[in-house]
Amino acid sequence: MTTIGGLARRCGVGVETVRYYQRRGLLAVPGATAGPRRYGPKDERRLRFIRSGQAAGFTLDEIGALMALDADEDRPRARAMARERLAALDARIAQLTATRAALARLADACSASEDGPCPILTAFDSAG
Amino acid sequence: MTTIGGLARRCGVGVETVRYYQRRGLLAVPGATAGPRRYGPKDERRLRFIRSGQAAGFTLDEIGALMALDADEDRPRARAMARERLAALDARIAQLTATRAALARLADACSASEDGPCPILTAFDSAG
DNA sequence: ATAAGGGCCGGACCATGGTACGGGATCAAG
DNA sequence: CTTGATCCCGTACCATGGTCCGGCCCTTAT
Repeated sequence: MTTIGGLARRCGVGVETVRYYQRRGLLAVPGATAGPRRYGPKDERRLRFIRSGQAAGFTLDEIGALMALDADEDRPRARAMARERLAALDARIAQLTATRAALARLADACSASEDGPCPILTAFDSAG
Repeated sequence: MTTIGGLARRCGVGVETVRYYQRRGLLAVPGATAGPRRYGPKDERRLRFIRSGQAAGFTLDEIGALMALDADEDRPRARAMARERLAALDARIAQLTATRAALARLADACSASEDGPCPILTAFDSAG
């Protein structure tokens, strides 16, 4: 059991961020008995879930939906969301990989010759 | 030579987006002679450069900087920015790939068994 | 001649994910 | 008993990248 500041520190986020998630309805606000509100392991798990979900590219709204599915134990829907996310991740990775290759080619070309127009600055024109 | 609307259409962006780039100082505002302002191939190249840069993950500010380097013909600096971008792209691709693998594992586990807690909804706890 | 479709301009508004600020309460140590 | 650290709460503000709105002008086809 800790306070909001402790919870935030343990999860590597700011106190304001925790409060923001509470405002968004992603984290519960513990009832205040007297003095500071108390946070336990359940809150910490939930907060870590949020951060993991963000790392996976879920938006905060999607994370909220996932947690609602958790409450409902709606596994099919959760799987569907995971599949969607996977497809989106694949597309994004493919796009970034293509971009990386294009940029690497340009940088190489730019290094190769010291004269004429710099390819980075001109060849992008066609790289649509 | 076309108008702002034609330019926007040819580059697949909205008129408002073109204006936004003008406000940001990324695109020049042609002097109005009389009637609508006229945009030429130079403007189109510049606009396409911006979109390409965004696809490569440059922010609009960075793209502005690149175009300034273009004006200066400062190739060393442009190469340095490209290298930075490449490193950032590599890091991002690696992170997304790791995330993708983790999410795929979870989705598999969730599909494999219909009982017990759904891994997607619980196992993220430790994936932070 | 008139209505539609652009263009022009400034400013407001949007979503996302926070971050900062002001003011008050409370608690522990010096 | 004062100082400093938290905490609490609400509200305002930030960056990023747009998007929309209202009002006005101009041109062109009907």
